[in-house]
Amino acid sequence: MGRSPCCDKAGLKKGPWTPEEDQKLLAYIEEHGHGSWRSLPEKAGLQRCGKSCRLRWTNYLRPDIKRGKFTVQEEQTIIQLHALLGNRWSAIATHLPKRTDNEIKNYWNTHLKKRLVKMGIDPVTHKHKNETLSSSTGQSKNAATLSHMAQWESARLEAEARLARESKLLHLQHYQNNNKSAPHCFTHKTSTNWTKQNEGNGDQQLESPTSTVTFSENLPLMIMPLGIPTENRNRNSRDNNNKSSEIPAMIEFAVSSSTSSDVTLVKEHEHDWIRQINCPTEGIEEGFTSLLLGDSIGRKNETTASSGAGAVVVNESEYNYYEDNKNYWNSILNLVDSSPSDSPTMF
DNA sequence: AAATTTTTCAACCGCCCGTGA
DNA sequence: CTCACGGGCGGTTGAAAAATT
Repeated sequence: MGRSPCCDKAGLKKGPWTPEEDQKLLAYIEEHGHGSWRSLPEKAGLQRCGKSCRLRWTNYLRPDIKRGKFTVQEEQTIIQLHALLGNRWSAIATHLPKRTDNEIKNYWNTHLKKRLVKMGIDPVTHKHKNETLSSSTGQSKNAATLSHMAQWESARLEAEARLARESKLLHLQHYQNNNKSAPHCFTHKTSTNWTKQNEGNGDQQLESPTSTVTFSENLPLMIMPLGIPTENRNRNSRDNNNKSSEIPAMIEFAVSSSTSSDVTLVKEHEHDWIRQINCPTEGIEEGFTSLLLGDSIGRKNETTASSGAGAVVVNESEYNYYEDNKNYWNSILNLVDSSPSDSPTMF
């Protein structure tokens, strides 16, 4: 079916916004809320399409936006979440509340991606170049284990993100019930995706990442990197967010996993490992920072990244794939464990 | 100081999904 | 069930700014 363009292009302005236009948009939304974006430009006296207005608002004019340089902490968060979620910028943005997905995407493309490449890490898979050399050894199984865990943590992470957004939605409904207009921060991006997630049997339905688990004869368990687009992966986060039909597949996998000796082994290992990373460990972040954020000194000397979850060897002459990867995912999962909201336990 | 190249990032584009008529 | 609409998302573009020659 053909789709009409979002706006009649004739006579509509494009390109950079002027301060006057910003002022008009701001004033209108402050007084009326954005309502229907399609009809907003006319009401607000703007020669723009609704989409353009929405973009300007969500990426620039919203009052709850933090601008300026990204902190090291934010950089870490982005890298770690990208390793888990891939290019799902909106999902990543839910963990950086004052940053927009567009800003994060730009920052990734212009700064972080290059930095990883420089360090010999594939920004898509978050794996070191050397990894492919060890693919036929037992190390790949360990890597798969870690990736498998990352997969599960990804599901948990998304559930957290959704809970956070649902919470915002509740705020919004609260305002609407009281015939108040909601603050601006509640009027964007939260309005459509979450409303029906908990319908039906009343169970909390968890967002699931598209399962990319595949089996091969040689490897009992192989996880395809989240960052790599495949036919099985949907195009964007919405696809993952909203297709609850994918969740049973995930659960099914979990159930069948428990009956498979190979995977049971994996899961036992996994629990041990998770217990290990749940212990308070100092220095993981520091280790991660030196590993990923360009601390060249950290790569020259053997560095103990953490006292508990395994030291990472970053000696250039003796690169240890397994330990390095373990620390990498350790750091990612550590981030998830320390995420601000009280998350539902998946295991 | 001027010209050229590179980087940054705001904005656009096209696609997709949910919703409701 | 079909279709149109509204809106969200990720990829891409291109003008402006910064860096380099």
